[in-house]
Amino acid sequence: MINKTTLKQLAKELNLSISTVSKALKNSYEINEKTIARVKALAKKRHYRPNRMALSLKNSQTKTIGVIIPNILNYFFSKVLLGIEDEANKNDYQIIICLSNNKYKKELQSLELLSDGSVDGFILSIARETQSKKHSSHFKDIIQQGYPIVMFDRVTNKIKCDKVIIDDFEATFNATNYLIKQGRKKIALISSLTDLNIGKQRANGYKKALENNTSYKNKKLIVNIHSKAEYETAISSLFEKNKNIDGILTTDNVSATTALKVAHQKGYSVPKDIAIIGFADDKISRLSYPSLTTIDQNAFDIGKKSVETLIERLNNKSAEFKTKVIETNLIIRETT
Amino acid sequence: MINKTTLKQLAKELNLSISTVSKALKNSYEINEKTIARVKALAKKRHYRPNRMALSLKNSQTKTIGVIIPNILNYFFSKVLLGIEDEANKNDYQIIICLSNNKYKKELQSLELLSDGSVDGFILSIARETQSKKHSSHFKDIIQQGYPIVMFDRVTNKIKCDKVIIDDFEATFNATNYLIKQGRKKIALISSLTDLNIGKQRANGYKKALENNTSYKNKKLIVNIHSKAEYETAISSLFEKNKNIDGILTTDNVSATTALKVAHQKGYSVPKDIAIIGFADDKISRLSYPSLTTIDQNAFDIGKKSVETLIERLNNKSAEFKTKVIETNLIIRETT
DNA sequence: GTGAAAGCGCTAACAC
DNA sequence: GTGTTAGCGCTTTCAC
Repeated sequence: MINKTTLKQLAKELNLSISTVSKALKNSYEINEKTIARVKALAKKRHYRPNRMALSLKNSQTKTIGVIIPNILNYFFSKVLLGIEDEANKNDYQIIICLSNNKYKKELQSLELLSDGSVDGFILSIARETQSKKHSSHFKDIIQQGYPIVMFDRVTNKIKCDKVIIDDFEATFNATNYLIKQGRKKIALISSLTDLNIGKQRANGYKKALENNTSYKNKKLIVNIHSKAEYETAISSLFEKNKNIDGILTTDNVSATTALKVAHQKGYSVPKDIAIIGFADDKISRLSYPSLTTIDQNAFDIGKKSVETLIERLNNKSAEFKTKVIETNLIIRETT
Repeated sequence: MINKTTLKQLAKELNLSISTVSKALKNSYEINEKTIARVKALAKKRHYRPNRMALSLKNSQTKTIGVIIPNILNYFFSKVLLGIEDEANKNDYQIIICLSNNKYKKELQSLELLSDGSVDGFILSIARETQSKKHSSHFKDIIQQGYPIVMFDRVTNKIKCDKVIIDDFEATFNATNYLIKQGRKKIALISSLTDLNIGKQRANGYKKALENNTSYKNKKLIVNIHSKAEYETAISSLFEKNKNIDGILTTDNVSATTALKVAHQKGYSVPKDIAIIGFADDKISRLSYPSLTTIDQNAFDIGKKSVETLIERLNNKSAEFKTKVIETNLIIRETT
């Protein structure tokens, strides 16, 4: 920062004291109009900007939010980030990003890295490994140190903090009912998120919808996928073992797109022979052939609401913790 | 930051001076071993972390990089970000993200927002609007204020700074030659990036490859797409006007995937009747049916190299500006 | 109407 | 071996 202009420099050049310059820049009534004008002119010329670090130190607030994202290559999280950035900007907050890459250790490091006064609080979605191994004390530590956390999407009821989620149960419940109403007889669920709470909720929505309906009650068919390598083989085998399958609901879009691919390969006509519903609104849904019907999580709103919630918390540390639920909706495209 | 522990608190509680505590935490040879142990024990108990803002102020460096990304929903940029985050982390740097959303105004605001001592330097890719309207003085201003900039992918020769790019010309040149070698006779280019320098370079690579070859010299066929709405109609019309088309090269993967979709709709068999090559390695390429052959930009390496370059610059402000070229490679999948 | 001084949390040169 | 002090850039209270 070689050429950074400071109040001191301006003061010296104008033959004024630092405090006068500071006040002038704030249009203080104490300062002579002419002086104000002089100061402002030079400040502009020198591109003066109050140093943020100094302000943070002085005010004990950074106006910065720490964001920890499990996977930036996931469209959902990118879209949440878009919402976070937009809303943070509107409120004069900056965002510092850390990526946990779904690892507990990286999540922990990120939390520690930023809890050195870098940020005023956190917005995060829990790493897959953290959730499957049921870690949570690191969150508690951070909260105890005075950093509020807002969790979104992947949350845990072990931690008392603000949360922003969708109703995963309702989302798949409604989607399953949609397939039932279409007259689909054999509806399968492909889940790649079994280790996550949201994955369990999504499975529950599917189950409940079938259970509510006598003719489907005993026709539950769930395929769990645990690794990237499994997608294609697991889905192929689903098709082979269930020739009469005519409806597929998935908990993510890679599963849905892969199901679509397998359906093509096996000569099914979509949506005539089989309907497919994905989860999350991303580019793939629109570009696949045929385009994919999906459950939209309104990711942008999740991000936006998370920032709102964190800022509210920052302004009122003692309010009760809230869990806000963002609506989902089914976007009908060509696979149903 | 209610409970943040400071040196002052520790000093008071231990009946020591602030500087003794500070030195003890740094294992200073001046300090008695026992004291060091006492200090460290309490520091640990109280989760003491030196305040980053205070350090920044003291050292005149933030150990933070400002990153300005045109579009976070673009897989390429997300992947670059992954590389940036990883390399920054390794070097104990944090990253603050701003999104320009391809708007000049937002890019300008982001630059101004962060040039208040929030960051030590910038890594950015130029917003589409900035490039099409040929703005560049805002970059100059920032550099003059002492903030080094590393530009990646979308760069401009109007600004003297470090750059990290791929050889766009060579990438399409090679890809086109690959199609020629396959015996494809009528090869079209679909470009959605005509307003960007990289788009022009990519078109040049295609043109040059055809020109080098007498039987292709006069068979250049370029479709320019200027808006999202155009993709499907423009590509449909390309197919209709050129029934003998048997090879398609694109400058992005939305074009390629759309071309694939149109080919399906029109009853072409891919890759038998027509070959398609996309640009950028993303999820769509692997998930489309058939999976898409693409030019991989090695986005992760671009991000990594950008951070390396910026850190070198920060350590040696007077070195000559460099432009580093990251290799591309053609990933052969099922559409060729 | 302007300026001096204290303090945010930290480090480091310099006492003692 | 430990403590005092100055200063990073800023705001704000309190003099003058």
